[in-house]
Amino acid sequence: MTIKDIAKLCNTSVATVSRVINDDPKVADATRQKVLDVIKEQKFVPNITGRNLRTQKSKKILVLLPTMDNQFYTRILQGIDDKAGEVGYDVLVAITNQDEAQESKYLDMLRMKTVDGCISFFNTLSHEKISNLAKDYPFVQCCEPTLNANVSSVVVNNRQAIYETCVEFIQAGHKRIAMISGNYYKYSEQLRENGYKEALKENGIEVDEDLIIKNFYRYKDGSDAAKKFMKLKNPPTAIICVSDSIALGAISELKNLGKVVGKDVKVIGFDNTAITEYYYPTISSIAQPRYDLGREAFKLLLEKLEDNTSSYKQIILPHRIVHRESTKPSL
Amino acid sequence: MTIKDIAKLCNTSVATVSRVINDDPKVADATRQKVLDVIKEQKFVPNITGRNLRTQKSKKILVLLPTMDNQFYTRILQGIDDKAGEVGYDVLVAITNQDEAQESKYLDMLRMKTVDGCISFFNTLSHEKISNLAKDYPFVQCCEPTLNANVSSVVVNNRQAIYETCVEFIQAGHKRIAMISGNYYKYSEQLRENGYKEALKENGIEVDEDLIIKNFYRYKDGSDAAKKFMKLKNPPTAIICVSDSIALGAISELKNLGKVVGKDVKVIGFDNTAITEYYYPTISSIAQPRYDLGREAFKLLLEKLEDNTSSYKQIILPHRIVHRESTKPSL
DNA sequence: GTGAAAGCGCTAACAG
DNA sequence: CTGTTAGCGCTTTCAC
Repeated sequence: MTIKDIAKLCNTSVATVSRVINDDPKVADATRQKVLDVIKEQKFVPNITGRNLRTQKSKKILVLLPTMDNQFYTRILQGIDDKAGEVGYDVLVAITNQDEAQESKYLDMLRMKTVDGCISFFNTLSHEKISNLAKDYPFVQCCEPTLNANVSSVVVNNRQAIYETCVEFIQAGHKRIAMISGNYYKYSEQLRENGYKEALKENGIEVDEDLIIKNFYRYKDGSDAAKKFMKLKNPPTAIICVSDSIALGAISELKNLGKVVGKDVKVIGFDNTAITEYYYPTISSIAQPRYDLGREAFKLLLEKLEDNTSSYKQIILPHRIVHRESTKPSL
Repeated sequence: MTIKDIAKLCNTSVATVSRVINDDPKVADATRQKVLDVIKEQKFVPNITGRNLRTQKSKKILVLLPTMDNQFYTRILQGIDDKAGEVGYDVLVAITNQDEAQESKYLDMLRMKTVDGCISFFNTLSHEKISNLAKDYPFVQCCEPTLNANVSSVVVNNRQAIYETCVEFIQAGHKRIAMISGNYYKYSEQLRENGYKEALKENGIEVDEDLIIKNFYRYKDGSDAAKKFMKLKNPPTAIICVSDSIALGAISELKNLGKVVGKDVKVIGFDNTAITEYYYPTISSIAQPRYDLGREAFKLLLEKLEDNTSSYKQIILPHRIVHRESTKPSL
């Protein structure tokens, strides 16, 4: 069943049927209705491959992830997928392992026209290269934009999120507040560290470099850091972590050391992944609106897909501090 | 850059270029080499849309999941995606929410030729319908095959896995062994329950229906069940769970009740998801080879994709019992 | 071994 | 408002 068959059944031409399918207003109401009736009756669905060949589009987008080993991404992907599905786009996912060669290989898919656009969660490329890429192809960055690049992006206010969290601790009387940051997602980490330091400074607390540890995002990194903190003469009473996995490791180690987490030491993570509700104690965390991050990222991409000369923009979505047992009772 | 341009540069015809691209042996070695050289030099990649239109294939497959709310699937999807990518297939994922209407809608994509085949992780349809579907279209079931349906599938030996686990407990001296099963994945649950009951019977232990609870796969279901078990006059000393989330809930509740999990009560989960290593105590679990399940599922589908009249088959992949703190010291 | 040409299903320019 | 037609890039007869 093709457009031609429908045309025949309607005593009209393929052009008219095509117009109806594509909502072209230049079709008489009677004709349109007739065509629509036949389409419905025949359960006709236009062949996408034919259309794509003709329009020179793939109707596919690429999502570039640095790793799949992060619970954080699944929900974002759903947001992208749902929104993309609504307007007929397929979503391809690729993992770069933060390797520039792999990243470039996948980005070639844009040049090859294998995909029409790309949403990227991590780039090793320079801001000039990213800017150039975004000038030539629909491209959006999510969560980890490249500094100074001219490109659309969607993020949460990382600095503000940690700033607020830190101020909450300070107002609850904490003087020794530690931070476990990372050496991986440079952009967000930097901002989160800034938020931490600014909150301390603005409240007359000196930044103690012994209370800042940077490593990776593994469970073990969290427990190692907690161990080091607790060996200090003047250990922290609150620990802010840039991920839930780190918080988990830290809490686990604190428990081993006989501390009652939530009472003796407060701990908060980041991303509000499922694990936060399952652990004992349940883990406080800073939530990013993951599904919406995905949807908004695709919406930004769609603007570019429809007209790549449209101006780029950055969207900031609201975060939310979720308090669970690891910061209770009180802060 | 198209096949035509390449032909021109080679002083040959599009037909010959196409033959080279498709490894047609009927091309003179010299010609072939010339064409290959030019293709490499030009970094030419054939347009997939053109090919798909001509061959009437979409080169896409559909993966049908009952829910995305299960850590278990991500790794399987990677296995599918990797293998599919190797042979030029794109993977689309859809969620059915175990709703027959939604399932049917997505399966229509086969009839519409939107996708060339489907790997399904859950079906509500009757075995006749599934058999018919598989007769007409490349179709493979993974993890939860429909009983009595004529269709290719890949699974682990669910009965055997629980049987072995249960026998281990019995040999370690346990007499009161409980099982928390489910009301969702009927196929695997039934087999797992069978394995449990057979192990008991074969070892002269009477099956006590009070020690079998069926509900869903949530954390809370596990804790509720554990609470009930512990109220029994003669509570269990070992609990087998059909998922890690259930095991997590059960363990959490046991801890609340003052039990030392691993010592007072042994608990084992199923699927060996990441959470098992993060919790305290770490959770023993029965591992399925998730990545391989995905790869094998795609391989089965590929056989059907290449020739749908090829006979269907079932592949059984090995499971593995992973002991962690929740079943230690000893069993 | 090779080339010319048809045609997959669709959109869009053009003519009317 | 509607129809005719070219052509997107590719594979595959068919003829040589």
